[in-house]
Amino acid sequence: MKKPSDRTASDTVRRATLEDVARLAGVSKMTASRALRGAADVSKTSIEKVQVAAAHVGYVGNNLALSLSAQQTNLIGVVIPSLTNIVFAEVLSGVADAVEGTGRQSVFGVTDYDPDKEYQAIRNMLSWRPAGLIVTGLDQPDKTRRLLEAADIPIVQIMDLDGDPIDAVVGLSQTRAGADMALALITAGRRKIGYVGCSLNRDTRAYKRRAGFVEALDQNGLTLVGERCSDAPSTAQEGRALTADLLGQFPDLDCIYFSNDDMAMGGVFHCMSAGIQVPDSIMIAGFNGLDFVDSLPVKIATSRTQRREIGRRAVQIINDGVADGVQRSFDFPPMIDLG
Amino acid sequence: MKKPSDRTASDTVRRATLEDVARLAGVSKMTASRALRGAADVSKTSIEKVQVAAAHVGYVGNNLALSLSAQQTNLIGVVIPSLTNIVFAEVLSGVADAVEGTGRQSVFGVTDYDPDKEYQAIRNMLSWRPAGLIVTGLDQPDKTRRLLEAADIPIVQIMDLDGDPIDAVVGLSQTRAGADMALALITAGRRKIGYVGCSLNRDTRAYKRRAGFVEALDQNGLTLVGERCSDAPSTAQEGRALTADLLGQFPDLDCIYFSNDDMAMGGVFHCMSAGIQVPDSIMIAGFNGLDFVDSLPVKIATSRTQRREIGRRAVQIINDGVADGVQRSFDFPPMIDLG
DNA sequence: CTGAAAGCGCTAACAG
DNA sequence: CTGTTAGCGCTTTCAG
Repeated sequence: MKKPSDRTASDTVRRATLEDVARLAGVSKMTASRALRGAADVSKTSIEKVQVAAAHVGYVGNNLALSLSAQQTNLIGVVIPSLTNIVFAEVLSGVADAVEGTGRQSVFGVTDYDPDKEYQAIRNMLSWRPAGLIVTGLDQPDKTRRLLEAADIPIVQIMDLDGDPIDAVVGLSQTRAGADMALALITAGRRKIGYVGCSLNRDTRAYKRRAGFVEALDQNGLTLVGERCSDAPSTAQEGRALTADLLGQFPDLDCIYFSNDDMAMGGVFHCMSAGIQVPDSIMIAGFNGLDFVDSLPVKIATSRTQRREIGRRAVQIINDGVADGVQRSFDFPPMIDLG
Repeated sequence: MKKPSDRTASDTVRRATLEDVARLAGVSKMTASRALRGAADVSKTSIEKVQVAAAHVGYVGNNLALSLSAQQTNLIGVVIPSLTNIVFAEVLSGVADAVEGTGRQSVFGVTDYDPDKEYQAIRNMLSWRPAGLIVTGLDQPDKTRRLLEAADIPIVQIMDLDGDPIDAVVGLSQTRAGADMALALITAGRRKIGYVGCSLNRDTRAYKRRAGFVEALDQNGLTLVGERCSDAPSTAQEGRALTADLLGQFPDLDCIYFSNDDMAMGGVFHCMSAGIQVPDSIMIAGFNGLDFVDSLPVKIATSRTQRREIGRRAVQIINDGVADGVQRSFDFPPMIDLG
């Protein structure tokens, strides 16, 4: 174990501070600080000396001290329910895009669709004093909502539009998305329609899509012939199993609406294995418009959502600040593609 | 604009500090601090008063001040090349698992397989003084490597084992994984083997798998009959297109090794559309063992990697600290499944 | 059981 | 152009 007195310039026991750099360069902390930040009014010689010194000790600034001093951080917090759902990964990707080059940095928290974890995640984020927060959905419990309202930073709720926003919103009406798909399928001549979904009790957006879908059916004198739901995370596996089960009971369905594309993929695989023609004997409809949809050997319907764009716009809103009169609500309606 | 003097307890112009809470509770900052942290030796009355005050103003501690003061953070940095590749999302998922309940928090950075962005991401992370860093791969450029070596915190390199580690490593030999798959396919009787991959110039792990694969073929007197590679990100779409192209030139291939399962999925879809029997006339082999592989209507080969487990173990290593003599290298070899 | 003082590393504001 | 002072919000001493 090295003692402090053993330290040398290239030592790594303790990260070099600005003071170390300054001393080595033979200037004051302030001059070093200014030189490193490229401020005007610093002599060429000082800049040079400081840069050499900084490089020599491998100086990396301390953002904790910087942010504490500046009373603000460059952090943008993003709270999403899941990472294994590629949709949210793509939202993050859009966030990363938009953040690039702005000097801001994004920080993520995952909730697993658990309101308690969501509360904790948001609290954690807030304790780092981010410049803004992006959270998924509009249905936070009161406790969480109060926390967000008291935060005094821009809050952007994404992926949903049905509800009462805290501050800004970027997303789509999930209810309408479900309804629109129902209408499209009815228009395409389908009448014996089933539903397959996962974790509707936790995923309020999937729940809203189903609700919108069912209501639109109702308005057209139809009802769901049958449905299968489970609490498992949505995967192709689960979609396949539930589809097999549903079709076992209702073999004459001519259409199934799935809670998303992953589930729908499983449905497609079941049909292919069982020799059921898609879409001739049965139409498969998913949600999101994920990449693989276009390369499937059969055509399925889907609602193409603008996930990256939503992430990008959310960041923009935060970067633009809270100027009055600026639009705080953005609709990115999905485009329906029947395949 | 409110002036400071307008502030009330429930005001949100400026987040409440410990001092605000203390004043409201009629105790000193220290007593408030101790009460909030559940320290021993605080009177019941004080605890109560402080908690009420904290709740009243919606107090959220300031982690910047806390960490600066404590000279350490609860942060674990994770630097990955991509989020839209579900594999890394699953690694993060494992990280999140392992972090849960430890009081630590994970922070992610994404590099897009770009060494410059990787350097920046790591520097950014380091400026927050994390307790440890998890980075992907063993092939960082010298500059980045020096940065990591000087950081004086546990560094865990994940997903690869072929190379010279900086500190700790958790992963698998990509070269060996490729070789093992080659041997398995040869053993299964395949001889006319092709390859389809994406972004091998950036994804060094995919590159290593291909290299190991080719070398194993060579040792068995075989060579790749043909291959198709592109610089695009790996998707089912891309896999499908490249497969179509490759089979156009070499229709008599009896096997294709893909850079990963996503690409392989595209290959499967092409074969199904083109009426090519899988695996009878052609075997399809991917990598990772993603969920959907098991629900595909045809059987494909894959190497099942232990992604979550790798993420978990990486966190463990950091949490366990740098005790001497502790194992710093962990092999999680994938299991080959021929379908 | 409680409080006052000092300091974490940095920068804004003010002097030279 | 350069340096000094003060302070960001918290905790760790050290005294009561």
